Amino acid sequence: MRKEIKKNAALELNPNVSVDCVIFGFDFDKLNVLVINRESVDGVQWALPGNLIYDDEHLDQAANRVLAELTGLQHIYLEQIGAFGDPNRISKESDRSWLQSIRAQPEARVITVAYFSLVKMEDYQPQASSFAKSAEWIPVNEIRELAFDHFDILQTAKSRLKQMIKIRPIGFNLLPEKFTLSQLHKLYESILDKPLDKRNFRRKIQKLNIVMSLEEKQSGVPHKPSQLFMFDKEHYLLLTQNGFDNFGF
Amino acid sequence: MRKEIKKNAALELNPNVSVDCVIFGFDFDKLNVLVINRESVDGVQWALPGNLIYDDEHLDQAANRVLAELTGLQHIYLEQIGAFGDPNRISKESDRSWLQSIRAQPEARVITVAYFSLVKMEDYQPQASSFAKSAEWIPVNEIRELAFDHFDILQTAKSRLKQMIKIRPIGFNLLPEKFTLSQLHKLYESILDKPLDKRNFRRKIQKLNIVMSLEEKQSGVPHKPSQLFMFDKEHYLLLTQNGFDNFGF
DNA sequence: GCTCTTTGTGTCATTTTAACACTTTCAAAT
DNA sequence: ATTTGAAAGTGTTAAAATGACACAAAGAGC
Repeated sequence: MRKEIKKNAALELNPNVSVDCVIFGFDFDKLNVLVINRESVDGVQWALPGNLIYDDEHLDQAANRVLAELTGLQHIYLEQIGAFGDPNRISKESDRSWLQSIRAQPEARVITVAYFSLVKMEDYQPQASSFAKSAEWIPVNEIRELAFDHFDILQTAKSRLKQMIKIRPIGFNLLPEKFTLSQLHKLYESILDKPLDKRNFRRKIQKLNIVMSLEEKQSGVPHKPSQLFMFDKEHYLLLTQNGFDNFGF
Repeated sequence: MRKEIKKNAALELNPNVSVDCVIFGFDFDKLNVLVINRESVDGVQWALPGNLIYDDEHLDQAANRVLAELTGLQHIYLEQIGAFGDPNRISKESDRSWLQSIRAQPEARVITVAYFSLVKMEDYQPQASSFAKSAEWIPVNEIRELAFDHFDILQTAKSRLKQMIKIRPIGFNLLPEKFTLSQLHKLYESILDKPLDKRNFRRKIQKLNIVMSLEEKQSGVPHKPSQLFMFDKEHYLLLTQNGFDNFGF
């Protein structure tokens, strides 16, 4: 017995493959993640933005499209985390009933490919559309459960983020262009989930030459105003040319 | 227009998702990778062992099954590399004609999930079966092309291996239980693709306490016989409990 | 001008790193 | 028995990185 062979695959959703996006944002205090809301009988349940891919679409494109369709976020560099392939990953009862309402083949077996990204929260105000009823930033540490296997995906994304930040300066994506060293410090502590000595942190960052200080200070703060810095991409690229890939945190 | 909804999915190959395995082996001189052979009109072409998954199968299980079916290798810990999702990844002409001969739906769009593993070559003599005409170890550096996008997958696997070996002691999987420090040294040089100072390497490994020296030496070698060592798993686990994850190579 | 809050800074002892060359041991060949 | 070839094994030193630690400076608000 064979499945029917399709023509015009380009126009169709592939019922077996989806993408999900874990978008991290930083509010100068803690890590947040972008989730969408589905309304269910049991009340609110959050999910990562995700949906089926089209048959003629690259996975990476699909992730960008789906993210934009559900939350309005565009032009974000998404990096793949990996595929999640438990055959029962979507068969919790609460998930199944929801799938009935949005999928042509709600019973199909679906593997998903997860992506993650880091963005400056201020630059991206999520706007829910399509089947997302709302799209919001939620503190990562407050999340206890998500639809499908999205909680697992989130944990994997967090640990990938931890690894990654030791290797590449991705943290700067979470900050505005101009930032203070204290903000950067707090960010690293949030991601690595451990305290870092202030003076040692600052020394290391400055020694690496990956930030440049601006001729500009914070203003309007009720305390000593902080020097502002920018990420120094050129110096960073120089570093990598010599094989540098260890920030040593 | 919808695809036909299937019953008895459990019994069927899913035409849209495959798995591919990158199995590395070390012959005390260089890295090798396990490939299978397909015969084509243009002569031999190598491919990674891989095939479609079943609908009721976990991706990880599928990878183990497919690897065993094609090469006989079993009981190997496979770690996921990621998904490869270019919609044209299998549409080179030479690949298409081959797919005609082994797939029920040779035109279907297929994404693949790649896995990798490291094994002791001596413990695994590949035995080709199913549609694999042969299964062989080939030096990684001699590979110029592979079927489909398998060459890309291999490159990704190599760089993942490089990262991983800085974080976890996976290299020991490539060596026999008893090994010499020179073998370990050569292995690290092969994977990292750069020379490492002999004395500094030995000092670092011994300081980490992750090898224990045996009361046994090499014999029959036409030079000074080497001390034999074993991986010291207990000490390694102790290390990791304190959050250690940086071998510093 | 006092208070509150956060910024910003230096030293020192310890550990880690990188660079570097010669002697030892065995098997095989003579 | 001696020589040869080939890999094993070993230590020092200078430079750099790390971790631990405490107090003065700057601005806003009252």
